[in-house]
Amino acid sequence: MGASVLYDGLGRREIDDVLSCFGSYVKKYEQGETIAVFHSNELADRTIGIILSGNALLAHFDSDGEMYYSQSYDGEGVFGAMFLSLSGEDYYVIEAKTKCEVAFTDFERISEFCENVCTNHVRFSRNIYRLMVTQSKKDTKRLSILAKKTLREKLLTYFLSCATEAGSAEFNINITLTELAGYLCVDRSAMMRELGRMKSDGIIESKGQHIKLKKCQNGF
Amino acid sequence: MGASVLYDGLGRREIDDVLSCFGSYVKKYEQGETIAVFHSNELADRTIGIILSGNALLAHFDSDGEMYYSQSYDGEGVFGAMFLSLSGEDYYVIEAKTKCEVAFTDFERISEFCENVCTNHVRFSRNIYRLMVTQSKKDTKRLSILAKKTLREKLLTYFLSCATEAGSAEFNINITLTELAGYLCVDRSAMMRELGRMKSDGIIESKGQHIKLKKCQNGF
DNA sequence: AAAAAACTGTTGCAAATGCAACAATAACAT
DNA sequence: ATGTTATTGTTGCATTTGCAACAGTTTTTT
Repeated sequence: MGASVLYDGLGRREIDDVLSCFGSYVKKYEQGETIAVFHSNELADRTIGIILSGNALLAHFDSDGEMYYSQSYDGEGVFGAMFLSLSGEDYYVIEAKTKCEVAFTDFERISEFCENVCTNHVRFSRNIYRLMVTQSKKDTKRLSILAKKTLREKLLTYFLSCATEAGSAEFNINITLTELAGYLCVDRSAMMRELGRMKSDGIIESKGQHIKLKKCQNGF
Repeated sequence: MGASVLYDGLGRREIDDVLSCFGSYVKKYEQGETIAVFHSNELADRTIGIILSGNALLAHFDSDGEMYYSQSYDGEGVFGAMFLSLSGEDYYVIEAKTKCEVAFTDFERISEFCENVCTNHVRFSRNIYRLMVTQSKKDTKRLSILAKKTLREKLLTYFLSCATEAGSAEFNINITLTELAGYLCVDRSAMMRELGRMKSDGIIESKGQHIKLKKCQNGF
C-alpha cells in the first residue's frame, strides 16, 4: 500500500473537523452496496464523494449492460459526476467493495476560504487536489496502455509499470487475470493465449499472477 | 469554443499579478517548438506548466518512436510530470501548435495561502483546479471509448458524444479523420473501411468530417 | 500557376483477436 | 469433508483489424 494521500498531515479527527465545517455529511456503506450511479440524464452537479475508508470501485456500463472496469479506490478516493463524461446510454456505478465511509461535499467548497482560516482546511484541500492528481495519473497510465495496438504491447506496458513499481523484474500483479483482462479491455482467453506465446518466445515467465520479465525489458 | 475555465472571473492582468506573486515565470514559444519533454529518467517534480494562450499538444511516444495522440490544450491548459505515469522508455512531449505563452509554477504554491490573501489568488487556484477536472474528464471520455472492443463501437461512442455536444445528430468532427484514427488508437484504413460498412448498414451518413447519425442512436 | 504535402478513400492479405465452449485447478462456504 | 463457485488454462473458428500499397482529392507552399 502506498502512503495515504488524503491523510497526509491530517488524522481522521482533523478531517472530520474540516468536513463538519463544510457542512458535509458522512455516510456508511456495507460491502456490495451501491454508493452512487451516474448517467447522462442526471443534472450536472459539483457534488463530490470523498472515500474516507474502505475500498470502492467505479464500474462503467454500456447500453447492453456490458461492464467495464474503470477505477478502484483503495482506502481513499474522490469521485463525482464532474469527473465523468456522460453521454449516450453509458452509465457509471460506484460500488462498495468493502465497508466504506464516504463524505459528500460541494467541490467548490474545498477551494473557498472559511472565516476561521485554519491550517487543517488548507491541508485538507491540498490533499484532495493531490488525490485528484493521483487518480488522473492512473487514467493517463491506463490510456498509455490501451493506446497500444497489440495485446502483447498492452501486457508488456502493464508489466513494465508493475516492475518499475516493485523495483524488480519479478512481481505479482495484485489483481486476478480475469480482472487484468478487464483492465486491458481485451478478451480473457485471447490474453491467456498471448501470455502463452510470450512465455514460449522467452520474454516472460509466468504462473498465475506471478510474472517475471526476462532480458532486455528496459533494464529489468 | 467553450468558455474559458482559466479566465473565469479573471482577466489576463489579474492572472499575471497572481503569477508574479508566485514568483512564476512566463515563457513564449513559437509554433512547432517543444515546450517540455517528460521521460521516466526524470526526477519527479511538482512543477506545472500553465498554458495562458495558444494551442499545444501532448504527444506520447513509445520506445520505437511511434507517436500516440494524448491531449490537446486549446487556449488554456495545465500539464506536468505529476500528471503522467512514466515508466519504461515511453515519453511525452508537449509541443506548441501555435504561438504559446506558458507559465511555470510549483503545484503546491497554488494551494498555499499567501500573506496578502487576495481574491484573485483564490479565483486563480479555483480555476486551475477546475481546469484539471476538465482535462481529467477528457481522459475519462477517451477511456470510455478505448474500452470498447470493436472499431464500430468506438466510432459510435465517439460520434454519440459529438452529437450530444452539438445538440444534433448531424455534426462535423473538428479533427481530421487521420487524427480521429489516432485518437481512437486504430489503423486509419481499418477505420475508413468500418465507416464504409456503417454507411452501407445505414446507421450513419458521412462525407469527410461531416457525420450524420441515423435512427435509434440514443434519441439522435 | 505549379509543385509539394497532407488528407481521404480503397483493396488484398496475413495476423491478431473475440467468442464460445470446455477442462482443470484453486478458493470458499456449508 | 464436500459441494459450490471463481479463477486459470486451452482450443477451434469466424471475424476484425493492422499493415502495405496505391490512387484521387484537397490544402498549403513556393
